[in-house]
Amino acid sequence: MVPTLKDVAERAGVSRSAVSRAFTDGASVSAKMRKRVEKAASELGFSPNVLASSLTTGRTKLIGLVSNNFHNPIFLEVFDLFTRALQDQGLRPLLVNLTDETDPANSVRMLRQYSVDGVVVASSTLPPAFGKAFRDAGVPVVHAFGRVTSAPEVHVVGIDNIDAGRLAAQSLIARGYQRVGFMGGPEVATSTQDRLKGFLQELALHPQIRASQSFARTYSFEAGREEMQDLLSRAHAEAYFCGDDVLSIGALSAIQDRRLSVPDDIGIIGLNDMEIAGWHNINLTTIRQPIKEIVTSSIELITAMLREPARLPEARIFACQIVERGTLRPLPTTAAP
Amino acid sequence: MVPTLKDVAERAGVSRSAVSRAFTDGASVSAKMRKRVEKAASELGFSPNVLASSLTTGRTKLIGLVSNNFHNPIFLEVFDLFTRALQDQGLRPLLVNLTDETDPANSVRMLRQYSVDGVVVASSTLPPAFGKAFRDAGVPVVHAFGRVTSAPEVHVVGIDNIDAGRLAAQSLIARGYQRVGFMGGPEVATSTQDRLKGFLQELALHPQIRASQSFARTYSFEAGREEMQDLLSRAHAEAYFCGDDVLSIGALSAIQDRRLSVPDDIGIIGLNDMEIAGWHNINLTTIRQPIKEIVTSSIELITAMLREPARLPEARIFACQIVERGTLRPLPTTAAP
DNA sequence: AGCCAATTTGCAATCGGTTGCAATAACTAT
DNA sequence: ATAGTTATTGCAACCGATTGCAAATTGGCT
Repeated sequence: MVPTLKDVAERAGVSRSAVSRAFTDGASVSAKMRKRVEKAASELGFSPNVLASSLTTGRTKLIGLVSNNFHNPIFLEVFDLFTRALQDQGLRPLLVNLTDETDPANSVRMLRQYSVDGVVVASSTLPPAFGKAFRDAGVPVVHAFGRVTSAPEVHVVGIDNIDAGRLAAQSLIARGYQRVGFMGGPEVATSTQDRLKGFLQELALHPQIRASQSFARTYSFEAGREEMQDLLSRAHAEAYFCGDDVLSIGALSAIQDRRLSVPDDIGIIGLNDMEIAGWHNINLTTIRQPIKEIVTSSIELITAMLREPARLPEARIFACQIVERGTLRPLPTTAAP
Repeated sequence: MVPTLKDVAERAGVSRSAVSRAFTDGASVSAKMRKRVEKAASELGFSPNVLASSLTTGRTKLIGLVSNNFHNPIFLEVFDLFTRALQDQGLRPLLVNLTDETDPANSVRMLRQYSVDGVVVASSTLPPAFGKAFRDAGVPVVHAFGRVTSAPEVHVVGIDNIDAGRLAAQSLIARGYQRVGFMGGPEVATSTQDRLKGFLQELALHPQIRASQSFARTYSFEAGREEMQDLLSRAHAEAYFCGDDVLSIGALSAIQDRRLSVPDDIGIIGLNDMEIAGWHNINLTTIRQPIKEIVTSSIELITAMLREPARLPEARIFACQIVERGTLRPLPTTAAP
């Protein structure tokens, strides 16, 4: 049905090797030959089968895009960016949904069956064991949105969560909140721990400020809402740093239900800056995670690994930035003289 | 590096065919042989290379998942469902992002290079030319969320948009709104046209009700917001059927800005029922598109096509259902006797 | 034990390409 | 012209699997 290299060779009256070479750039072919082959090829509508060639070249141009975050809207943006960036490099993403997968071995087998050239793990919650398993299987890996440490076992690109926690605390303090709270995601997640750590570190410099902490079940609207309902039924803080934007919006909904006003009665700052956070009826003040840069950088690393497989793991850390919107009261204006 | 069939054969002291057969079920192998091969294979950590076998079998188990909707949160849910459903069938999604792609030929070439077994187009806005191009290239296609017609050119599964428009109009009328509006997505989209058609059909049965119509630039929050701002600055209707949930939420934000109350001053009904629509601080009344069923059905069709490539194109239409929340006033209770 | 049929196994060709090597063609310089 | 290079081309083996066919094994039955 579909034309093969052999068909082209016959039609052009040349050897199969010639055709193959005409399609690989940098190969030894005369201009005349290339023209001739291209003519035959286009008449037949031929384009070489990447998978067949992968057998000899060892390159499939397939990149496993593995994630388990299919409920956080920011990941739609992430997938959009990743797929486009990969396509621009002539690579194709093989999407792997690891929701409820616990055994890295399964995923490794799966990806090896398709002999992907590399894997990018795009997840903030997938255990590092997955990344390591891929690496041990000899597959280049980069973990985007992973936990950055000073001695990474695989390439990691993301933000410094400790720093983000610190930034959140600073923002709250600068706006004059006296009792602040940390409402994190699941307590077991290292990202949660790191953010808490930074948050508390900063607060330690301001002993007059009271801090509290709590954790939502999951990174979801409902969990954020319930956690905030719980907090509101007890003595609550004046402002909260929430685990992420989704959690924040859940918290906001609980606050609105109580007829409390934001940011006057309670302030909220989120993390991620997903598109929805900017919607006017949400208008969430949040810490922006530079996803575009993280994606670009991840792709850079993965392509670098393709060229140079022995490259040592590296951590790339991006700074976060606070995005002022309406859920935190404004910075006090410095008094005029 | 990675063990091949040959390695296993040598270690087990059998022929390569024997190993191959041990891994394909239904093949002629004795239990003893299979045991022996499996032992060697597991010692070596071998698993067969799907891509290599695809050369002879003609099956890659790769399904192109093509879409251009990377900004509508409902598609994250769609991708989640599709990837899981495909995985359950032993198939792998090759994600193709067709944002800003206009030439079907490119996509066809791309997918042929990877010799995908089939393609599922998951998009409500991709022109039918793409689906047809894949079909003409001999690749099984199903267009999920496509336009269903009585004489489909490729398999289509989705909702009946005319029906949805009718349902929206009925809901509005049943709730006693006298002046209703259709605030559609881009006017050129056939889905928009169909929904409008159904909407007007129903209204034609109620001549006492006044209807107006307008269209947003795109299916986006901002477009919905701007369109509604525009409408509000003129004489506006009492209730609107918006093109989709995102547009609806944009419209809601414009309404809130004007300090008008929903649903007392203005009612809104959306379409899709994405997760966010149910968030308490959005609480959007909407028409639910049964995405789970659409996905399941699409997968069913694509696997059916793999078994029986000549199968005639079929349209599968799912009924929509209205999800009562807070942006439309309640149905009048029938008066007690 | 002997014969025939049914299973099981291995050989070798094949899928659609790539690539090292040797043969040929095209230049270059004398 | 001619020898010496250099650039092109084709042959044939190979990548990692599958599969038709024939050979070998097994088993059943007399």
